[in-house]
Amino acid sequence: MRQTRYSQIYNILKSRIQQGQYGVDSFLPSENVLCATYSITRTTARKALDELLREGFIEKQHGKGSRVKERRQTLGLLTVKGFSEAVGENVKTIFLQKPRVQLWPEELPFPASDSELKTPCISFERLRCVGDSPVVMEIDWLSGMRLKGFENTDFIDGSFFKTLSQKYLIEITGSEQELRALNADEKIAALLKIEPGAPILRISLKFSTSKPDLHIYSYLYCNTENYPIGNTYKH
Amino acid sequence: MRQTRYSQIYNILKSRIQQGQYGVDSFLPSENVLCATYSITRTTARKALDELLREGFIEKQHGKGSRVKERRQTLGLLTVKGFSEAVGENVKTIFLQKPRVQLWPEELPFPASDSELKTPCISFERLRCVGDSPVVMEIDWLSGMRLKGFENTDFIDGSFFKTLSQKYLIEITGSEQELRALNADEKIAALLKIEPGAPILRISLKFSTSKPDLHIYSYLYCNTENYPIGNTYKH
DNA sequence: TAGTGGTCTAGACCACGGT
DNA sequence: CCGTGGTCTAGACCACTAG
Repeated sequence: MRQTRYSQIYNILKSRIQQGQYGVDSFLPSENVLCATYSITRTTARKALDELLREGFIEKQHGKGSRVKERRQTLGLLTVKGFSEAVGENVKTIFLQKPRVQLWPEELPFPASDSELKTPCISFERLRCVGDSPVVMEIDWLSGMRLKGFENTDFIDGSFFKTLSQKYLIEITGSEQELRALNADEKIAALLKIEPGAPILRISLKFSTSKPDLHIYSYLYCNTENYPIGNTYKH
Repeated sequence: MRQTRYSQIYNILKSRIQQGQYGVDSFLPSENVLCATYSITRTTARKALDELLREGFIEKQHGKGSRVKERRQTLGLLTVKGFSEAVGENVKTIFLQKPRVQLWPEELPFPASDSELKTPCISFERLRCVGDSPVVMEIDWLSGMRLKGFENTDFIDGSFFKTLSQKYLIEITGSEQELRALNADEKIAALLKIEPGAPILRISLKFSTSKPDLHIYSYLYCNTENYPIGNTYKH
């Protein structure tokens, strides 16, 4: 068996969640039903569910079942405080540059592998606003080779990660980040509507994905004046 | 049974690791030995070990065993890049204010509970340097009530978390943080040897611990010019 | 009361590491 | 070769949820 039984079950359930066959807030089949359906024991079924639990796809409720959760986008990474609270209400994303093929920039937030640099580069820029206030300017780079047709894809709910997950079945598996406090240069200051030289936070990011050798590189330029960057980490 | 069997085993193993009975790089008893020792099945033994694995106390090696790891101090939280690499070599910690009992400050990084505020407050300040360069100024507050004799305790290897873990058997179980880019005020600028008004990163932190209602509140003022703050997150 | 997830037992076979 | 951890089976009892 090249793949373990529990990860087969895990993959089946995950893709059904991603494709909406098990919608948000609905319940997965109970453990006993999974056992019968796939001819496995509860140990195996539970191990598959444990994976989904750890990755935030479901939550379990004793005596009730396994409920599909709204997929978290950032896997414990930084999120802008106020964004999540305001989601669907007051938050806007403006594309400064739609995804397009271009050359890799001279400097990325983190070094890319040689094999990545040999492929075309896709890049896009977005401005995130709360109400009318621009709060974060984001630049992203990734290897376009590994995502057919990505340049012409619309983002699901405006979310890049959601698009990756649902259209390409790619999950974020890790990240590296680096934080720096800088003075805003002219361009950033204009975009974020602040004084040139005002203190901003630059977050450099490198995401690893479930697709080997596909990484996402980002710079986030954040005006933390009214919307500080927040993060919660739990055991 | 008020406690599950696997968490009993987990606690036994954890405290032995913390007390050095199982030293770093040594192997825990094998799963079969644990089964015999505690009259449990492998399922239960493995569940206990899984917890230790998840929390970074051990790493498993197929065909060899469970090896005790150097305990990570920050649980995926922010760490200063360069600090860890330079540890024991070029890094210094200077106490600006040794731990002492005082009143709670008017404003904490995050709101504390009423029951915490009714207890005495312990606070201390440290300056972290790489070579001769001050890089981070840190202020910490916590409820002294729950840590007898802490004011007069020396830090193990200069590490607060290590002291908590080894002297008080308290683990960090989670954290909240908030990031802001600020201009350095006079005091901070003087301590970090930078120009007043230079951009600095302020990290506000609230740690939760394995001791109920014991939290640690911190401000970190970071000069990110030469030592940006880094963080890695893996699945 | 029936169904759910949480825990635990007592086995089994396999793949990996070192002798 | 033997001991290790990785996977899996087939059962059992319990605590929680809801009709």
